[in-house]
Amino acid sequence: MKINKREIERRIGRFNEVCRNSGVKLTHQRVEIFREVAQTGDHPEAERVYNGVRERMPTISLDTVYRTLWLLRDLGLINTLGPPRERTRFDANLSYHHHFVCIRCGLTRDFYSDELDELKLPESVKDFGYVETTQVEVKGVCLKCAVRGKKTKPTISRKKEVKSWARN
Amino acid sequence: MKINKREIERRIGRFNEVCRNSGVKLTHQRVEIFREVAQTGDHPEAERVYNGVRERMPTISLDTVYRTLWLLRDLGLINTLGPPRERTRFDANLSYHHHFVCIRCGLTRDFYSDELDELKLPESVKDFGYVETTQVEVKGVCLKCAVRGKKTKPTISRKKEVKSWARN
DNA sequence: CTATTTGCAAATAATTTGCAGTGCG
DNA sequence: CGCACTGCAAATTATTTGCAAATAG
Repeated sequence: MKINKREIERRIGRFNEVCRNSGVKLTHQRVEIFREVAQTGDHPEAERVYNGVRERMPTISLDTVYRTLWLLRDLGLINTLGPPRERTRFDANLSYHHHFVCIRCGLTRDFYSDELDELKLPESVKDFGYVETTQVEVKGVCLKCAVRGKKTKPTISRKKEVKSWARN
Repeated sequence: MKINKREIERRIGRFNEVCRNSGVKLTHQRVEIFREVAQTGDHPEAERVYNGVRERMPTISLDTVYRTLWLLRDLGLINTLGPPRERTRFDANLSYHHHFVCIRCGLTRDFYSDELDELKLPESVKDFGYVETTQVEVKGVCLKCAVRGKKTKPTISRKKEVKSWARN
């Protein structure tokens, strides 16, 4: 999937603004990393972003890519798919249910809703393949994490340093 | 969250049946591992399952837990949360959208739907915390994987052996 | 100028694999 | 009994970190 120029520019504009407002430095590598993710309609992994950026910036290192991607997520400029920075979780509940996932600590709770169980998917989804299950995934901040303060506490342990720019 | 006895028994019954039908051997460790996942309302990671089972079966090894959990998933007895066996993926599309995820290869596609954008969540969700985004996650098998045959091809590379019991 | 940020190389953490012995059907 | 399954230890893979040099504001 290819994203159109105008949209990419819009995304990059927002990126510049958010960085400036939050006091995050606008380095060459951050710009390139964000551009790389922004122009992919896809959902690349860190390594693919790395490879893409490397073509334009051969000296960039993979760990900078990781650091930047998490930074961008903390700034709310991009999202991660699935549970945040966590190990794989298993679920034996095969009945129809939905998930609330805490983006800070990964807490995952089931919930039920007759209404949500009978969602009508757009026809276009069939073009992707055969549909097996449909679930609603609600992302948010759980009560415990909300109480602990507004700072983005990384899921698994992102060192001491309290980031001055942390969300809000 | 605690699951009631009757439901656990029902799940284990299905487990026995599926194993028998698919020619998978019913070993002591598999039973215990499945029981552990089935009786947790939670969504445990492999390690937590391991610790739980170890109390009753001190000699079990962590890698058997891993092998068994993926086996159970391939048999359709449990599910994994998020993209299957994959590295973290990043998404710069911040507008309202939903995902189709292939459970075989991890392919992820965005799709849009005005109707899905305005889902009404049950009140109970608010008890979990503050809601930030709501997305519909459709899991299925993409066209490419569907064509490649019905066998469960593991996402990242689960060795040669074509499993005779693979789904269908 | 000076606090951030980068690149490097080395460290972790999660998950997988080869292999020889064990046990289910 | 034979082949699928297990446990072990060693291998991979993804991701993170400490540190000195580089750089944005």
